Amino acid sequence: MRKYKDKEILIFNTTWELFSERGFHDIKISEIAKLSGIGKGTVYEYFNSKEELVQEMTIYNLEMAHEKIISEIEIIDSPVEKLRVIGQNDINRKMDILKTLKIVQMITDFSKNNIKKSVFENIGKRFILVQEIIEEGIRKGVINTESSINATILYTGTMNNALMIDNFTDGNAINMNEILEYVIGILIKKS
Amino acid sequence: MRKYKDKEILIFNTTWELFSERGFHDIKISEIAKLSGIGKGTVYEYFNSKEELVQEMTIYNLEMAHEKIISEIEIIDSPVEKLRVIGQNDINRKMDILKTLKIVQMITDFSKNNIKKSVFENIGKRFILVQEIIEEGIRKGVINTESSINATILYTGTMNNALMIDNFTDGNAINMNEILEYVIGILIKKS
Amino acid sequence: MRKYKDKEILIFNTTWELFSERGFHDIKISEIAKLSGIGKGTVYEYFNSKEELVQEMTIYNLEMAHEKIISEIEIIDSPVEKLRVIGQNDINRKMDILKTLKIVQMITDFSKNNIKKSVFENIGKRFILVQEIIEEGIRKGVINTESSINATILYTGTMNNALMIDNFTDGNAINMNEILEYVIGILIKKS
Amino acid sequence: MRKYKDKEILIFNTTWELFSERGFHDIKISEIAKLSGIGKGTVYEYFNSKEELVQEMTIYNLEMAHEKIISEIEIIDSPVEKLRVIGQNDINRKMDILKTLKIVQMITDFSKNNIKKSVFENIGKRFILVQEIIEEGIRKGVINTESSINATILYTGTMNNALMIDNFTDGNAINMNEILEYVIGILIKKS
DNA sequence: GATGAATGAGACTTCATTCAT
DNA sequence: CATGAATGAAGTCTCATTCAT
Repeated sequence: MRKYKDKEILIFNTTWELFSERGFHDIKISEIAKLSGIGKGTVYEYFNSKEELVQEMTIYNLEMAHEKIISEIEIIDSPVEKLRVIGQNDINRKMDILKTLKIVQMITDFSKNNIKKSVFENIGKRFILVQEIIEEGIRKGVINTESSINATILYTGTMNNALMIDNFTDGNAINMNEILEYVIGILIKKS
Repeated sequence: MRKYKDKEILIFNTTWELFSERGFHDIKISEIAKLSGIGKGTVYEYFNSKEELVQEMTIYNLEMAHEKIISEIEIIDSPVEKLRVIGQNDINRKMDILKTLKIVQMITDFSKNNIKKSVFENIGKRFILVQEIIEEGIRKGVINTESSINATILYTGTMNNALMIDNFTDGNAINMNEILEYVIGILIKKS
Repeated sequence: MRKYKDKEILIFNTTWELFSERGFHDIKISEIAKLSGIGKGTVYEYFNSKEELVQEMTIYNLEMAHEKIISEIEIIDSPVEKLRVIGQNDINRKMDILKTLKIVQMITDFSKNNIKKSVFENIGKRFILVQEIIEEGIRKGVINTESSINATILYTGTMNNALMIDNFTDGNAINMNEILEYVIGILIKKS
Repeated sequence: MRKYKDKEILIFNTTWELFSERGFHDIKISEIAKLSGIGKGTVYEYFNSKEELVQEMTIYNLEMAHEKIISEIEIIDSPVEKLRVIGQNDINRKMDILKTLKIVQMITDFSKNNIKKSVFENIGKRFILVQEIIEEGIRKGVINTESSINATILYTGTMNNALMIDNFTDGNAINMNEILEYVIGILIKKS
């Protein structure tokens, strides 16, 4: 994880905020600059283009979120509890997850080939983290599944889907915590 | 489902094709027109704006896909088999599903409030279809789950997630049929 | 005055109505057609272009108004009374006069050289009519002015100006009849 | 009168020039920019729309013309001489007056309600100035008229009308100075 | 004659990016 | 380093006009 300058982080945060309600093309550099309290030209001192800014911001956010999760679960022993903490984290950071999903969706539109490998790598990291925990659970005999990769797809897919539906329905249709326990319940070994 | 004119369908199809590789803002009306073999102004004879065109196209595609699924499963008796057919359909129409996910993501960016209710309704239809099948399965004792809504989120989330990962990894990481059976296996009653 | 076909007159009337509230570029042929209850193409059966339509309409209206005035004053003997009738006519047909002024202004924008000489001729007719009445008044000794042309400019300019101001101020600032008498009073011989 | 930036005035002047021969819809922003020696986008740095530009330009020109007149007549004592100076000014600035009349006519087409109150206010200013001079003349006993408002309509209407006819006839039909003296002659007290 | 679907030239406007200060 | 005035490429949308039926 490279060292980020203060102004870079300032710009990341502003941009990230704007993504809550709008998409890539509806966010203007001039707006990012104004909201950041800096000049338009200054943004270009730190990033070569709008596209690069968004990619860097995405990487930054993915890295930060990953480090936070890592630090939270490294003190936990139980693999199941680890999954629960990751899930709780998703629920608490709901909007961040959704924004990330949106941005990832969007970034792939820029044209698959130009995207920094780092974006993909960072997206992958989270998947691998869950998969490793599930494999740990299998080894420890607390998680029961034929395939760790399938279980990972199931876990991450269900959680993301739930977050999206929750957002679509303005939080009226779904009990996120219940969903989390539902998925964990499925992964837990049953004789 | 309203009656669509030939030209509308022509425009829908061209636009849909273009979405394979690009996003809303990277598709030009002039391009849609040229590829459709019609004049730019003609597009505006049928749709008041680019945004309306995309929304109408989305509704059309969701409706068509839904009707196709409905006709395929109505001759099937077993709820589990119905889910299997729906899943197979997703796998076969992989790119269409991904495009739909992308467009829905995008459409919500236009600003949630301006989106035609029909778009939301049509997105919901598929969810409800799966949920009803699951409930049928529960009644018939072939599906075992505490909550039909949770199971629906799990089924659709897992499948969509798998399709996305499959696409990200250019089909090298995942066996879609295996995933489908994996999810169905989870839903099937086990004593 | 050429013979106008029924449909031409129909189109003239619709177009004329639309000019009440809008200008040349804000009136669409499609709108004229729809309001006339005919097809868009039909308009082009009678006029080669929008510009020609407006020119023809202007000529038609100027001709009609002129004939009406002529028939009204030819039975009057007194030149002063003739001016009074012309003025009253202007006041009663206020909006028509204003529309004519607007259209004439506009028509000259099309590019002075393309305007049908007939438009100018017809505009001129009214001026000449007033001038002739004034000259008649001078001969009869009831109108006192050194120059009939100057008096005509004064009469027509004052009346048009009053109508415009009346319209600008939504009829709250001016008593049109008083103005008319005021101008006539000035023209009338005073020893 | 707000402070105008240099670029604004540059744009005003170019636009004003173009209005000599053409109307609102026939003048392109790109043309204004090119003739001004600036970029198209720059125009939009100073004005939000073409319509706003024209309105601002109109206000600017009316303000400038008014200030010029004010400064010219404030050193004059005689009301009649003031009217003469105003009239001479109109004659000398003939094309500007005609352009103003044209633009005002046009602006009211945009839709009466959207026009900046300032446009109307500035149009009114000139009328009021003339009216005040006439009232001054009445008080001083050098102008004889029953109604200052009617006299103002007469003065401004006659002058504007004369300018228009002069322009229509390419200066061949009218002696502007004679007209001015003619109107002034009418206003001057006669025992 | 009548129609209206189709057309495409063309105008406004936006906004990422540059660069002189 | 920071700035923001200036730019112009590019895209949406309009509407007069055409022409096959």
